[in-house]
Amino acid sequence: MAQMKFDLLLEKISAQVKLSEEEKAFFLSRIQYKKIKRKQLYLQEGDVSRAITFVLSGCLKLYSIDRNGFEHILQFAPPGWWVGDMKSYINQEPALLNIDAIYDSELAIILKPELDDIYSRIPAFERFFRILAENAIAAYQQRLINNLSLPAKDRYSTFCELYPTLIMQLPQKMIASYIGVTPEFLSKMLKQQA
Amino acid sequence: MAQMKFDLLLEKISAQVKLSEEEKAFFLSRIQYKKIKRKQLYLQEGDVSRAITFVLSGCLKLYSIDRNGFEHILQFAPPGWWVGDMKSYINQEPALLNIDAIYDSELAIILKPELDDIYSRIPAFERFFRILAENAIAAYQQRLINNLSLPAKDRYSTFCELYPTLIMQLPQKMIASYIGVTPEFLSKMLKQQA
DNA sequence: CGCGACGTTGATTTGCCTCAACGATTGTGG
DNA sequence: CCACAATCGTTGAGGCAAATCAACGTCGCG
Repeated sequence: MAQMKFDLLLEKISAQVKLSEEEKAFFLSRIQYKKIKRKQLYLQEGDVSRAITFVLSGCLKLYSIDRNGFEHILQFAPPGWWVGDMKSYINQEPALLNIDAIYDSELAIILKPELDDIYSRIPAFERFFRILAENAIAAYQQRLINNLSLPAKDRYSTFCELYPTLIMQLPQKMIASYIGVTPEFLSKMLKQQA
Repeated sequence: MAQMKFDLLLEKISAQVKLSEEEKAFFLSRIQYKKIKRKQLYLQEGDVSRAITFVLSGCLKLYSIDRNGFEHILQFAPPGWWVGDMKSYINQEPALLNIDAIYDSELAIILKPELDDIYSRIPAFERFFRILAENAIAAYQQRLINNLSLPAKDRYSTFCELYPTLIMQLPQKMIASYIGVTPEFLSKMLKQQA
């Protein structure tokens, strides 16, 4: 098959489970493609998250807004990553989280009914998403430990080691939001560090 | 079949997926039973987590120890809950987390090779653990949001609403460790609250 | 060109921690 | 069954990490 927009997605899946050509074709027939622009809101707090999303290009962020209007970033989603408000997706209830695009992005979208159908037809997908979910748990466990036990300076270092590419591309204020400090404080921290 | 020690486990699984009697029997033949005493260490940092664990009775805690020797509790596991250091389990690498028993406890244990075997024989288990993992992600997302956006007082209230039973049973210092404050500070907080 | 987003810097405040001391309770070995 | 140690919660004095508020320079973009 010719090079096409979903290649990255198929590659990620094939890295974990084997799919026949028919299975791939069936899967592709059930997913959607979408472009969104920088700063465009993709999931809004209060709406129901009807799909799970894979980032083909660009970058999204998953975040909550607290009662004072401040953003707290839960996850960045560069190409090759999945995003979603899990609670909203699983229970099909209003989301507490928001998703928007940091840069112009291309997405692969799988609606919940479609994915549930895919699960029953192709067991390999059940396995793939189990593995994906387990890895996500491992990442969240680690992140939580860092937040509970490390001071801001060390949380920043950890972020740099874990996502060296993102450091270069993201505005500082977003990194501050991710590691859980104010932009002002991060700025002061970096200054005296050097 | 007569009432037996794994009933709670089968009940939890059956709530999500349907299993035939043979499948149940096969599953039971692959799991282990273990009792551990209060304060007994079950998984030690540095060891490889070879199994996933279900709590039948009692209560475990999953925690890390920081460089100053302080505990940070990631999760409590009362009866009906699963625990594990996911990263260590998935990659079969040394654990960064510890698990021990808060009370005398009974456990159902599934070794990784056994579970991998179960997955290939009974697809329903693949589904069950996918669902379980997805729910865990939802919980971790919520927890992280709380830690990033709420002050200690509100994190405590949230904990009370989420785990009313645990509040009664657990020493205050463990709740402090879970919500991410010192025992002294929690004590003062509760005093002036009333 | 002018506006809005971003990073910076300084002064001040505060939420939470540290250290230390003290009762109350629990549990344990003699 | 008592004595002693260990664990836990409490309280107070003092300190620090990080937040808040405000002002300013710079840049990229419409």
